[in-house]
Formats: sequence, C-alpha cells, structure tokens
Amino acid sequence: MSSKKAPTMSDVAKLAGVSSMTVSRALRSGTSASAKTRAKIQAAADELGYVLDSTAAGLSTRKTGFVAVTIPSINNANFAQTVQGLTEGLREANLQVLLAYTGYSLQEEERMVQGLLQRRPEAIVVTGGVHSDKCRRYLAESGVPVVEMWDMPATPINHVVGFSNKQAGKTMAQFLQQQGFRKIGFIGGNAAIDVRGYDRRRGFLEALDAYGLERHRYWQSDQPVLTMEEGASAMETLLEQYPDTEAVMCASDLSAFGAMMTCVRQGLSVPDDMAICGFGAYDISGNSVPEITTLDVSALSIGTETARIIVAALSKDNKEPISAEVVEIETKLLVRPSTEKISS
Amino acid sequence: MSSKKAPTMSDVAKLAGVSSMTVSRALRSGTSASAKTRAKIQAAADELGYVLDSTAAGLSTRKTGFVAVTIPSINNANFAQTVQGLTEGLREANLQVLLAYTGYSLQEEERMVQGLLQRRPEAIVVTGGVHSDKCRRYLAESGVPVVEMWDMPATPINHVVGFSNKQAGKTMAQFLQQQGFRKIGFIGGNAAIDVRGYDRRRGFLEALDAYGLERHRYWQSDQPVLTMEEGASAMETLLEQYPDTEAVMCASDLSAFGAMMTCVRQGLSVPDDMAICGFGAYDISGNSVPEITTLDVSALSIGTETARIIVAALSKDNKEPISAEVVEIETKLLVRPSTEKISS
DNA sequence: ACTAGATTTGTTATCGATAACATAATATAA
DNA sequence: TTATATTATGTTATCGATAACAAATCTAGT
Repeated sequence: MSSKKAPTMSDVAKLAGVSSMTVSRALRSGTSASAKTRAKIQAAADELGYVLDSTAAGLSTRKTGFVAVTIPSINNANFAQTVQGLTEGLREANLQVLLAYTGYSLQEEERMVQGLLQRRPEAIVVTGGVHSDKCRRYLAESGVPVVEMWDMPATPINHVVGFSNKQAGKTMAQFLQQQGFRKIGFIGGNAAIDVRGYDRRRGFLEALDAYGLERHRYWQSDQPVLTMEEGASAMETLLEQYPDTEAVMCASDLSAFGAMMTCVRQGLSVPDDMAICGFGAYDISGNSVPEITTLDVSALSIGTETARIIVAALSKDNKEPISAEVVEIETKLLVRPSTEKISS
Repeated sequence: MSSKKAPTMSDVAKLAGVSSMTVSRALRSGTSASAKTRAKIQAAADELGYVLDSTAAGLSTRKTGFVAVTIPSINNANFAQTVQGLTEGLREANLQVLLAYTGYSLQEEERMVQGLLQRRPEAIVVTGGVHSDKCRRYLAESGVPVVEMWDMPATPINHVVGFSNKQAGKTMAQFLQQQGFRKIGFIGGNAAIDVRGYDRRRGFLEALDAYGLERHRYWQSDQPVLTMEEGASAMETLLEQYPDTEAVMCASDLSAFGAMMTCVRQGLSVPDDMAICGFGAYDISGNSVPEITTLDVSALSIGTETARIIVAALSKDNKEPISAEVVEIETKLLVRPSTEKISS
C-alpha cells in the first residue's frame, strides 16, 4: 500500500505530452484518437499506474454504471441465484450490481433504498411488492427504472418480474390433495416479516378450504421459518400437536429438509408416514434421500429477465415513453419421492 | 418513475433562500448551522424530494464511503456469512460493501479488482492469498488498505485475516487417524481453481504420509468439488475404485452431504461402513442424520475482524505508519456422529 | 498543388458537491 | 457599553473527469 496519492488524468497527459481531453478519449473506445497517440498515452498510463476515476467520470456523464439491488438476505441460495443472473445479464451492458440486504425488514429496506439512491444508480431492483410508504415514494420519484421482483404486486411501481406466491401455495395444496392426502399441515412464517412466505401460506390454506380439508395444522412463528433448524423444531411441535398429520408443506426447502430429519429421528418414514414438500428447488431438495418435492421458481431467470428489462429501458431513447413491463415467471412443480402416496 | 431530472443542492438553496453551502452544512451532522435554518432547509429538501448526490460529494471529500470486496461465489453460505460480518462491521463506520464475484478464477479476479478500483473504494478485501501478478500490483499500488482473507499467504500484500487451509486439512487427517481409521480417502478439487480447497487436500495428504497411511484414495476433478451433486458422484466413483475405504474427508460440507447420500442410497451405513467429514460448518452438517463432523472456520468472524481492521486503518491519522495486521482466526473441530468409530 | 471533407487534438465550461477562507451575526465578558 | 469570542452564513476555488465547441491536421480527388 503506497501512500502517495493516485495519479490523475492530467498527470498522464503531461507525461504523454498531450491535453487531458486527448487522454480521456484515448482511454475510451468509440472515440477518435490516432493509433499512435493511443499507444503513447497507454504507455504513459501504464508507467504511472493510472486508474480511471469513474466517480469523476460519472459526475460528468451522469452515468454511474451501476444498478442498486436490495434482497432480504444474502444467505439464501435462491436470491444468490437471482443476483447471479442479474450480475451476468448486466455485465454486457457494463453495469455493476450494488447489493444491499434488508434482513426481511421493510424499515431496513427504506433505509437501504435511501442510501442507495444517494449513489445515483441507473436502475433500482427491489425484492417483493410490499414497501413502506416512504420507500414507495423514493422509488417512484427516483427518476430511474424500478423493478420489483419475486412477487406480482397488485399496484406495481414500475416494472415487475415475479410470480404469484399465493398461486404457488395453491399449487402445492392442489398437488397434495390430488395425491390423496387429506390431513395436511403447513410450516411457515409470519406476515410481518416474510411477506412472500406468508402469501404462499395464504394461498395454501385457501386451497385447503376450497377442497373442504381441515386447515388448522399449521405452525407459525413471528420469525420466518426458513432454516433447517427452524423446520426441524417446527415439525417436532407439529407432531406433538397433530400426530395424525399426513403431509406438510414447508415455506422453504431448507425447513422442509429440517422437518424431514425430525421425522427420520423419530423413526417416521417419509413419505409413508409423512409426506413433505418444500419450496424453491434448493440443491438439498434434489440431493436428499428421499428427494423432496418442491416448486422451482427459476430464481436465475428472475435475475436474467430483470437484467434484460433494465438494459432495454436504459438503451431506449428518452423520447419514446418507457412502458412498464410485467413479466410472470413460470414456476415448475418438481414431483419427487417425498410426496409419493402409498396405495394403502 | 418521473422523468424530470433530480433536484440539486442549489435548487434546495434557492427554495430555502440560503446559499448552497448552508444547505450542505445543514444536511450533515457535526457542522454549524442554526436550528431554525436547519428546519427551513429540511423542509425545502423534503418538498423537492431532494436526495444528496454522494457521487459529487465524494469527488470533493475524496471519500466514496464504500469498501470493495471480492469473493469466489455468492452462492456459498460461508462467504455469505463473511460478507454479513463485513457489512455489519462496516455499517457503523458508514461504509458500504461493494461486492464482486470472481467465480474462483484469478483472471476474473484481476478484472474485477481493476473495475472496482475505478470506483475508488476506501479499502479492498480479497479472498485468498493467491492472485495474478497484475492483480497483486493493482492491489499493492491502490493506495488504500488491502485485506486478504480466508487464507494465510506466505507474502501478504497488506493485512490478513484467515487461517491455514493446509493446517485445516492436517487437523482432519489427524482426527480421522486418531479415531482409528486407516483407509482414508479424500474428495476435493483442483489446484488451478479452488486454491484453498487444494491447500486443504495438500495438508490432508501430507498428514496421511506422516502417519504412514495410504494416500491414493482420492478423487479429483478439474472443477472444484463443492456441491452436493458433485460430492455424490465423487463418492460413487470412489466406492467403485476403492471399496475398502473406511473414511472420507470432503472439501466442503455440501459435498460431504452428497457423498453421505450416495452411501445411504447404496445401503451403506454412516459411520459404520463409511465415516465422513466435511468442512465449513454449513447448516446441513448440523442438521443431517447423522450429523456430519466438520471444521468450523467461523466465517462470520473473518468478516467482522476484517471490518475491524479496515475501520482502524481508516481512522488512523495518516501521520503514523499503518502497520499490516495479520489475524489468524481460530478453527474449531466439531466432532459429530458421522465419524464415530465403532469398536469392532 | 489546392480545396472540401474527414479526422484528430485542444480549450473552456460544467457536472454537484465540499474545503478553505472571509465575513456577518450573535453571545459573552469586562 | 464596548471589546472579544463564538457561531452562522456566504464566496470562491476545487475535486477529476467529459461535453460541446473550436482549431488544427490529415486525406483524397481533381
């Protein structure tokens, strides 16, 4: 770590014997500069170890070159995949992702969005369709494209890339019902925290109602039930309270796996004694024994689609009005042995 | 998304009837401004929906307010935890994390570091102690604190927060040997890609040598073996080639779990027929049945320690020379049922 | 060789904020 | 009340780059 301060463009210009404007042009593509001076300037830049200050460049061009993204948690394979899709999709447009974590808190989301806006992102991506009033206003007035992902909000701010979590819950309930299960439980979280998980539960329970099935076998906590450990202890409680339960849907594959391990520990067979399904198509669901039935929401596509929309919105001439895109991502039920109904 | 461009500080100043310098002061803490004008300016700012442009502010103060971090993969719970520790530790110093993924490629790391430096981070954090020559030079000449984490490089660039991956491999080998296992295998990746995983293998095999144990039972690929699926198929191959293997160390808990599932599928009992240990103390290792022996490297502490060093380095007066800190994180062997030696 | 047109380079103003200094307003002490 | 210290506000220059325009150089066709 050298302590002398970084060389600037005019240092390079001086060394190369040209004006700094010429340096600026030589270091960019798509600008006119003779091959000879380009080489001369490149050499001077290398000698000084010059690195462009994109902070200053951005002030002039009014382009910062990054897209702000908020996700609930970094430690979640689904969001990680979405971010990967975003990163890759934005790379070709020379846009970097600036990530912030909200910890499933709307208040934190508001703070993060405010902080991110100070950095003048060229677009903003948020997870979910529910935000604090202030946050909605920040987003709406930001002057840049906004994408809400992982949900289908009733009143979108701008663009949307997601799927209906409620419908996802319904799909799972329908599947379990069709498989012949009747006493069906749910392990999941609370509305105030994990909005999307709660929507899934709502859809799930509504479907049970529609089929005339009992819907009291659920377990809830005021924290999202997303980890293996939480799933495991939730299943313990559920087995105590409703030992006759035949099948359970979990808010996440991780909690589904935890729940399954509780069954194994108690000598219950999955799916013979207890069928289990999860959500999110995490690695674990396809690699456990038995493999776990789950809903694949194609987290990667959410990222790539979001990136596509952003790139399109930014490349459009400002003259034509940019219409808000709403993309519904297809979900896919992965039927696996953990929910095989034994013909008894 | 409104299309009129964002208001600037002088817009606020005009509305409030003061100079823009006064606005600048009123909107910051630790600056002199009367309560009355502060309120007046705040009101004007709110009315206009003004958001500070930290890009411009940074150009003047020469502080961008963020720290650049490169990690091999976002989809890795260990690195996610480290990032979380970093984020939290830096938040109180008002520093944001700018994340980039290298995909376990040194070449990509070089590109990322170069790109990140253009944004003038106040510090740079990289994963591992091996970098391309160019990348090393970039880092060394960046003029800001550099932290290499997750390893103990022989010749550090600047600060270090990590542990010896080689020693970690040795520790596991020693443990398995002490448990009474003799025919020990290894499932892991290749040097060119996952440097740290390879170091662990090196330590592991050296220890086997030291104990006079056979060391041919390893499986290697030119890709890192870090996922459950990779672990599962690696174990299949290993069982074919060396069916007499008694115990296996895996480069990660995820591959360890995959390997364990292969055993289960083939009717082998863990640990009776095959002992398995992993690395990284992922959730899965503590929640599977049986639970998997692993090495906890305290990924979170790596993040918080790194954050601490950065905050300290940045707060120090530039007068006193900043000495490079080297912090060795303590690792902890978590002994679990997956490696219980049956007294036969 | 000469001129129109194309290409390369230079000059000046500007992006939106803050630092540094200068000045005005207010508070405090003698 | 006056002098002095303190606080509040304004002015000007600057951070490091690029846009917009201007000038200089080169190229090609006749």
